[in-house]
Amino acid sequence: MARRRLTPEQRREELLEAADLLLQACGTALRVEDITTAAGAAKGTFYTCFDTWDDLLIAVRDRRLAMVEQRITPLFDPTAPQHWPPLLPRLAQVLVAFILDLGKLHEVLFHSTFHLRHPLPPEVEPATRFAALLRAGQAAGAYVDLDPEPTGALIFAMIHETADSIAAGTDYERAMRALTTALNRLVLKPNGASSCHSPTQDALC
Amino acid sequence: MARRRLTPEQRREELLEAADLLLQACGTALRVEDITTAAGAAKGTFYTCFDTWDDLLIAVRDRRLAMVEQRITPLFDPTAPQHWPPLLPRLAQVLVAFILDLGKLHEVLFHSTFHLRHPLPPEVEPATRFAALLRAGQAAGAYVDLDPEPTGALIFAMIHETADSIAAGTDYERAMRALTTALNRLVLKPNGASSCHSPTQDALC
Amino acid sequence: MARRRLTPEQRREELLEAADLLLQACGTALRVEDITTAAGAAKGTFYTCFDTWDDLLIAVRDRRLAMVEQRITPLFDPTAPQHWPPLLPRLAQVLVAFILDLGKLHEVLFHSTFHLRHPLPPEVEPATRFAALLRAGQAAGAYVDLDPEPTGALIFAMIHETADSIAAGTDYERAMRALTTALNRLVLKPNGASSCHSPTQDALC
Amino acid sequence: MARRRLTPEQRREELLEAADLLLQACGTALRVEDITTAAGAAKGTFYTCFDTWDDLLIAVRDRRLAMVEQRITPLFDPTAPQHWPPLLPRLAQVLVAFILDLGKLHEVLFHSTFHLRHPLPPEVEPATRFAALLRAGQAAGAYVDLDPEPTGALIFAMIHETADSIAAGTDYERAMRALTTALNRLVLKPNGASSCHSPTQDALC
DNA sequence: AATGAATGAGGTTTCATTCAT
DNA sequence: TATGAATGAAACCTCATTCAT
Repeated sequence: MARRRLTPEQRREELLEAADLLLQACGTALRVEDITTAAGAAKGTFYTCFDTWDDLLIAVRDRRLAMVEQRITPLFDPTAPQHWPPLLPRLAQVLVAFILDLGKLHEVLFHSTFHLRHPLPPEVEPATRFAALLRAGQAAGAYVDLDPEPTGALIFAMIHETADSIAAGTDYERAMRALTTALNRLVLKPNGASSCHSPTQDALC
Repeated sequence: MARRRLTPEQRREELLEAADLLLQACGTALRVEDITTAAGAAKGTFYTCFDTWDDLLIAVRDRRLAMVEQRITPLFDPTAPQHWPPLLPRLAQVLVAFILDLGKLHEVLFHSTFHLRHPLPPEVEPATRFAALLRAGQAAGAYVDLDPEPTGALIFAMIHETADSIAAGTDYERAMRALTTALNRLVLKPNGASSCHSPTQDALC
Repeated sequence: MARRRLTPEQRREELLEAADLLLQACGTALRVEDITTAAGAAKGTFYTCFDTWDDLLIAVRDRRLAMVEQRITPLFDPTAPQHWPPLLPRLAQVLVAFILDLGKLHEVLFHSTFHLRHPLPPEVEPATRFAALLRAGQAAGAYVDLDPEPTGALIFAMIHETADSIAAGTDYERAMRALTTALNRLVLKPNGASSCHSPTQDALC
Repeated sequence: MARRRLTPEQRREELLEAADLLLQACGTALRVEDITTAAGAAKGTFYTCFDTWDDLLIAVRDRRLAMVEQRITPLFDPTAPQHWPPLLPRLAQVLVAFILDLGKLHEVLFHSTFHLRHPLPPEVEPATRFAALLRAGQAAGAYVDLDPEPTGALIFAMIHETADSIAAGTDYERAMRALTTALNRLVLKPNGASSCHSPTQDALC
């Protein structure tokens, strides 16, 4: 009725905002019309902005990833001077917080067939980035020698699992402590008892 | 038209067999009618054997789990005399093989909303079983002290991730080697370099 | 399983008994299998006794009609010495009681498309019988001259409606009083106020 | 394929028109798809106009009731100066014509379980309106004292029955004459023989 | 560019009836 | 005769996507 003329970018942004919010709350049950209604647009307008439902999900995902990117870029940046031991726990903390914040959007993006149809591009794929980080840490002599690519994937799998557990009811502190311990045992050299304690504490405060 | 009269068990088994096979090949796209057609039955027959589509998936999953069960039960059994170090890698090997063998059934059962609606019962949930195993290994003095429940979940997450990677194209040997190393570093005491090498070799041969 | 060999008549009777009971309680929602289960028979046995669902309903109806028949035959019998004024109210009483006793069977038999497919045979059709009664009453000089066939139908329509009203919550006494009054005004000659009072009282005690 | 874009009201009206026509001809056997096909619409379009099959029937019924409403409103109106004696027969005439005109739609709306699920709202329920009319006629001294509510129901029951009889083959004139006589005997005071004759004649011409 | 009515394939499920055993 | 597994047509409804306006 009241036709609001917006730039395509504005339109798209409004739909994305609505979709993000509603997906977070409703998950898989969400329909195209719910989004356009919430955004004050007509159903057909959806398809002037997105070719397909999956395209919307990709855009929503990109948007979320962009939001976390600024927080993790400095941590992942191999050119920056790194304090290696607490680095992984810190990244874990940030990523777990990111995942938990997704709410039901998490299952839509990462526990449905969508992410099989549309895997993350390598440059944002956490496994890849952890692999690069591992490599840098190894070069710096801070991490033990592990095959970077598969191990990077394992690291992120543990982080992801921890987020899922917490979302499913596991105590946050307990899960994070176990994760931190595991990450440290995996990559740090066992020089004295310190490696298993202080980083953990650092990471959690 | 040509009506075949079977016992409910036989019919159910034929439908399960067909469903298993087709799900393995087609994944999410499969419909009730595809299964009955493949099994030489009428559509309605499906509903004499299964109340609902999800019930079928549960039955298919149970069937697969039963097949792997005999192979992992002795390994998980905490009363049996265990050779602790190679135990986890061996379990990993079996479970990865199990997951890979699922084909597209894997995504249907474990990467879709189905498994959010119907999580595995705790007694077969790998995370729980790894927790028990960890506890036993710790009591035996073979494993380091780690919080069993969350760590059990992490262990299975790594195994699951490894299977996914391999299914996605990662080299099997490489992925398994990284997994074995990670598992060993996580649970074994770093007494000598042996712990990181020989078990790996054992597990992979 | 435990196959009970009965004569066809016994079988049929058991199914009828179960069907009657369950239809009274469940109405339209009842299914073939509910009946056979309740009668301790297999589903297919139903079709050795009745060709079709409608045939069952016909049999149930006949059975109910036979039960009421002995109570109304003497009242309808035009050869018996009749006390004309209270006759219609008395029949109304019996028929209303009969209908109310049907419970949900009533809607199945008389408020569904079944009774359009299978109208009552004329010899038990109340309209026809009321027509005969009217004729006899007129011959006896007790009833006014009314076209017997259509008026017989109207009389039963009022009785039926009264039963429906009571089933729907109208007060029994009030509904019956109005019905009795209407019947009397319809067929009796208005000789004195008596005709509207005493028969009513007779009928209701 | 050839898509016709109509306003919701137009589309709804076309579907209603088609449904009305087909229900009149086919009765209970009609399916959603028959209607949409006849109306040149797709199956799904049905559900943009009606939530449910029952909702369609309600709309069809309302439509038919609205058509008869203008003809009976003045007759039922208790504020209008009434010529009481011929009023009921005239209403009967109109209502019988209305019912007969329904064709098989009649059984769908009034002899099926639909009307048990969705009884008429009281303000259009004939029994209620006849009750009001009786009350007004009694206040005007034109009708005898009868309990208005149950008697109103009886009056409509007779009218309904008469329509059913005629639909089933009874001669129209004969049935209507009997009905008129019955209505008059029921509500009019027996002052002279006139009450039973002239109104009848009036009503039928 | 925006609208929202229209599409139509697809989904699950029910149950009177049939028929091989 | 009795069984109960099997049939399969039909029902209702959803919703991503299209397209006339």
